[in-house]
Amino acid sequence: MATTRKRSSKPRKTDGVIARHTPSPGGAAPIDDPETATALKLWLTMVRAYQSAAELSRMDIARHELNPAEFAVMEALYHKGPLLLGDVQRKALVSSGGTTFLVDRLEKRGLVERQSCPNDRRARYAALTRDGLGVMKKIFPVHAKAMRDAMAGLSPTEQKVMIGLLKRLGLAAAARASADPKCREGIGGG
Amino acid sequence: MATTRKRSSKPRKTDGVIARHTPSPGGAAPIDDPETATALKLWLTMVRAYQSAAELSRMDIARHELNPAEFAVMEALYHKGPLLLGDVQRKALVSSGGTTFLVDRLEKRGLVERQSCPNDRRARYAALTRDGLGVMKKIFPVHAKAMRDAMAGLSPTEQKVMIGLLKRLGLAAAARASADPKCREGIGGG
DNA sequence: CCCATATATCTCAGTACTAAGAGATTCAGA
DNA sequence: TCTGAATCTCTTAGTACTGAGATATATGGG
Repeated sequence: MATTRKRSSKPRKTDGVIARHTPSPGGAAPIDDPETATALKLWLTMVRAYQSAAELSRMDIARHELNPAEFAVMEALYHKGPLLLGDVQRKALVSSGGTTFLVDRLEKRGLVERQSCPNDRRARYAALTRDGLGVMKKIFPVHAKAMRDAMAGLSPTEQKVMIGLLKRLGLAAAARASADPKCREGIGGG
Repeated sequence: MATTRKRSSKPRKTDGVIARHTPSPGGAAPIDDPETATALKLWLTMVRAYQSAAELSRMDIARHELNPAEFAVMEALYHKGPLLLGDVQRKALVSSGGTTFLVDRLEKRGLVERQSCPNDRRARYAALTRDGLGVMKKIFPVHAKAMRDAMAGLSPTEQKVMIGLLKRLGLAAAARASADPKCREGIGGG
C-alpha cells in the first residue's frame, strides 16, 4: 500500500453530492437550521437514487444502440405519433441546434423521418418510419421491464405513495423554476 | 393560428418521458401488467421531479458562475478537504479526461490547486485555495437555502418519509447496476 | 534487481451539445 | 397590401465531455 488513502476500496457511485457533515476537514460551515438540513438530505438522497435508476435505464437503452436523448425522442414519437420539431425539443430537453443534430442522426439510421407541415411551411414534423416503429415495438416492453426491476426496491403500494409525494414535490419545484426570471428559451415554461 | 397543433400554449418542461397511455396514436402497444405500469409511472414522475429540482439547483449555481460539475467538485473539496483526482472523478461522475479538464478550469480561476502526494508520486490532490474556500463559504449556505425552497412542496415530515423510500429505492437500483456486467471503468462501483 | 501488472493522471481525437443568430414563413394591425 | 413582431427550423462556432491510450510511478514475485 503506497498511497495515504486506500484507493478504489469503496468506489461507490456518489458518496456525497452534498456530503454528510463530517467535522469539516476543509473548514466548512455546517448547516444549523434543521429544516434546511432535512431538505438537503432529501435532495442528496434523490440525486443518488435518480442516478442509480438512470444508470440502469441507460444500460438498457445502450443495449439497443441508442443514447438516452435518442430514446426519449423515439419514445415520444412512439406514444404520441408525429411531433413538430419544437415539441421534440421540449421532450428531449435539448437546444434547438441539438434537436436538429439528434433528428438528423435518427434520420440517417432510418428510424425517423421529417415530414412537412401542410398548414405552416416553417414547421416540420418528426415521425417514426416503419423501421423505427418496429424497433420501438420490440424494445419498449423490454425497457419497461428493466425499469420495473429498477424500481423493485419498493413494493407496489410504496411506489404509489412515492408517486404522490414526488408529484407534489415536482409540481412545486417546477412552479418555482418557471417563476424565476432566468428561464432560458421556451424550456421550463414561460 | 396557422399550425394544426397550438404551439407553445403549454410549453411544460417534460410532458411525458414515458407518456400517459393515450390511445396509441402511433400504434404503440400499451403495457398491460399493472406492476410494470406503476413502476413506469414512478420512474416518469421521478424524472420530472428530479429535473425540476435540478433546474432550480442549476439556476442557483449559475448565479455564482459555476456549472453543476464544477460546483460538485468545489463542494466535495469544501466538505471533505483535499481529494485525490480519482476521488474527484468519482464525485463529479465524469471521465478521467473530463476530470483533468474540470480541475484545469477551476485552477485557472484560482479556486482550486493541485498538490502532489508525498507517498505516491503518480497521484495528485485537488484542494480549495484560500479564494475557493472563501467562495464556498459564501455560496454554500445560499445554495442550501435554494434547495430548501426547491423541496418546499413537502412538509419536513413528508420529506423524512421520502428520504426513507428513496434510500431503499436507490440502494436496490445501485446494487442492480453494480451487478450488471456492463459497468464502465470504476464508476458504478466494483 | 528486473519484470509484469496495476494504478494515477494526462493527452488527444472525436462526439454531443449549447448559444447565438440567420433565413423562411406567419400573423396582427395600420 | 404592407410592415414589423413573432415563430420555427437550421447553421455555425465554440464548449464540455468521452474513450482510448500514453506516460510515469508503485508493488510484488522470481
